[in-house]
Amino acid sequence: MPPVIVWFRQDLRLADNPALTHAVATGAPVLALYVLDDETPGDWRLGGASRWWLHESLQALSGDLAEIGGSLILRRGAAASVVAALAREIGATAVFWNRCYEPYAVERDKRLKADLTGAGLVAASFNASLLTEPWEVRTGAGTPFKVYTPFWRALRALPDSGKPLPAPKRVTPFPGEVATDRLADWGLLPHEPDWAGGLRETWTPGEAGARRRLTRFLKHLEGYRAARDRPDDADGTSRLSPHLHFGEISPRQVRHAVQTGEHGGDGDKFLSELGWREFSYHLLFHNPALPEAPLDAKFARFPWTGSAEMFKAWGKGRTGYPIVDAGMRQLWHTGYMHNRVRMIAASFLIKHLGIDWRRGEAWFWDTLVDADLANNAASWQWVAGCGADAAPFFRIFNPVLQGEKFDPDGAYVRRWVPELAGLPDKFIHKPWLAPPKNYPEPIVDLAEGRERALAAFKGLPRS
DNA sequence: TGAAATGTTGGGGCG
DNA sequence: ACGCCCCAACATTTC
Repeated sequence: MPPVIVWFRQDLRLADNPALTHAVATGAPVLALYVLDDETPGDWRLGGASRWWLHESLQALSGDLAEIGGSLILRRGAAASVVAALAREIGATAVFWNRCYEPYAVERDKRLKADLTGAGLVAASFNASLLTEPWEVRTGAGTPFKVYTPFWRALRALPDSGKPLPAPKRVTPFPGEVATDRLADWGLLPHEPDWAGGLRETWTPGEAGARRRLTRFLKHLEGYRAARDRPDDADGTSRLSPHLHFGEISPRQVRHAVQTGEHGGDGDKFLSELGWREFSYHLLFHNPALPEAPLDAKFARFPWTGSAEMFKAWGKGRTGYPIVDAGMRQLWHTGYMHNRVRMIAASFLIKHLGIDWRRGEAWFWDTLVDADLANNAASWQWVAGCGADAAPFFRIFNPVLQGEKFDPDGAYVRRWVPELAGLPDKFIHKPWLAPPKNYPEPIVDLAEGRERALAAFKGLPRS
């Protein structure tokens, strides 16, 4: 019997994987494939932290597949031609995959599907990454949503897809020999220097790690509404974002676990955060330029004023504002930043420093293990005030007040900015009042930065 | 999923 | 007893 191919992409799991389940159900030998693609035009080439995660996750997936009789073939190149070439090479009759929603991926996959079908193969794609396809939710007028709340209400009104799929117990192995790259040769791991130590301490990529993270978080769901804003509380948020991005767990599995368990009353609040993820994908799908251009056109000529030195200080966590610097250093060390602090650090970059949100977007893309085109672009536009249903531009976070409000004991700051660890609580978010050694003076005056930002905003065209 | 400026209210000190 | 002022606390408006 001729084989079928499962092309893995952002769905690095066995459970609730419709493409894999479908392939197994054909009864044919299954060959699993992953393609490292740094060539497709329009692609946002994977960032450094994402590459580390990908390496670990592929290793986990490869092991998990081996346990049920499968094997993972690794190839490198322009993905569509690599997939088509492998299909010819092994005489496959079908290729199955789960959908991606990045604009370049949509184009590429559409063309590949046509090519494969034209060559007489079956090509079928599935939804594994979203609760609902971006084109399935529409306003009453038939247009895509621009506002989050009605979007989420509409999505929740749709029928639930029900129980997630179980992992296949067994796949029919492909009998022949197929050439595969060695994962180690892909150079995904950093070397000289090896900066991934903090990532290894913090994360367990792979499907099993994702499931453990979810199980642990569900125990803390009660009280989520308040705890989620506390960066000093390591269990306050789920930290599922990188697992969700790489598809080591699906949003349907998460929703199902939250809805069927005996958890506290904050489950809906948590699910609404999955809703923001869905909304970001919806926005990206209907606005392919989201990562590059402000949705609100009047921001296209925003007068950015920040200097290269300021951007550098921000990236290194040396702005002189403790909550910002703590966040940027947590990011550098662990590939992650608490959501509340992401908003503060992003607002500071855009408003107080006057630096284009796309610089911040690119920095996060390279350093976050959960770097995700839709979430990253939509969130930066949200903070910058130029996105859909965005925070108004004049909503400017004051890093001192935010620090005092959400890290009142300074525990988060002390953890990530050790040179401030000895300061008394009353100075922890205003260290310039008791200048410690080796910590920079503020690189911008908060009132001045704010005034300049508001003046620049006022100077924009009417709308 | 703000902050700062401005406005209002009410209690207490005091002439 | 009364009006006046001060100011903290809270509410509203504006950016």
